[in-house]
Amino acid sequence: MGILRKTKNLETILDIFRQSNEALSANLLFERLHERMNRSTVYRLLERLEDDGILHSFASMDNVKFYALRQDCISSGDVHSHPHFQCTTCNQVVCLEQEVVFPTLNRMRIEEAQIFLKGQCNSCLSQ
Amino acid sequence: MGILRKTKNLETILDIFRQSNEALSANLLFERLHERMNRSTVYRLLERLEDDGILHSFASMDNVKFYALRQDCISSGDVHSHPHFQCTTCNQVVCLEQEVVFPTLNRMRIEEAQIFLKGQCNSCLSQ
DNA sequence: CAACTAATGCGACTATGTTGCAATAATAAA
DNA sequence: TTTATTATTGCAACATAGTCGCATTAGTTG
Ligand SMILES: [Mn+2]
Ligand SMILES: [Mn+2]
Ligand SMILES: [Zn+2]
Ligand SMILES: [Zn+2]
Repeated sequence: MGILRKTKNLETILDIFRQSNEALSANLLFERLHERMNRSTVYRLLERLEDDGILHSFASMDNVKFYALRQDCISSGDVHSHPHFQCTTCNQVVCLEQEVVFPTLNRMRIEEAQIFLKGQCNSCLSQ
Repeated sequence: MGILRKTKNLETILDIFRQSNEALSANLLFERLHERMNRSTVYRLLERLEDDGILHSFASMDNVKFYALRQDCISSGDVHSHPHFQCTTCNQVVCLEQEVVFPTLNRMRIEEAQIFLKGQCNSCLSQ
């Protein structure tokens, strides 16, 4: 379906994503909202925002779904995908700019690609 | 810790991995065992086999942990990683041969990388 | 065989995410 | 503005993936 009504909850969640450019899981969002929004509502809003192409999602290495604002990247022909990065020190998850293009492989048709990187972010490295 | 005793359960699970070269989740394994092994035991054996470097693991796009036999690939210096692929038709998950090397990026230290691809496998394409 | 203790089964528990349903609140129509 | 319509919400119950404590079982060692 998608978003049909501009509710207070919707704006609250969008504001959180707009205020920092990190990726967030439903639980991280729930914490930032100081638990003032129902857990189901958080999950449902994330789903609707993704359906509408406002957010995109990916799985972290510990099997948690993260969401981030979708940058307008148009995929045409080959499968495009940008990597996601999680800092092992501060735990922040971010989208990386650099697009990766996957060529048509051997004997299989690639339709979707996900690259997840872990390591130390810039600010944690310089501490 | 790791494996200290060669039990029947251990051999059963290893046999399943050796008999086909696909990657399996704890639940898929549990099903193949016709539920004749305790669920906790399956999880614990997978963990121990990974600790011992016999299996390696990765997250699928739907947040499920998969395990597969570790091919002897020695990572030195840069971060090495091979992609994993899931067929959207038959759902099989496999390790892909082709290694991907991640160079030291911009302003962050990459320590671990995971590439997950989805699409149609060879045998499903030719049906 | 006996002693030691890793491994197992069981049940309870946690974490993440989903769903049905009645109440609420955006939005459209009057 | 008021009313009608229905998307959205909160709540509780559920689903699925995975973890943990503890008593029992079974490899391993001597
Ligand atoms: Mn992203
Ligand atoms: Mn692999
Ligand atoms: Zn950091
Ligand atoms: Zn297939």
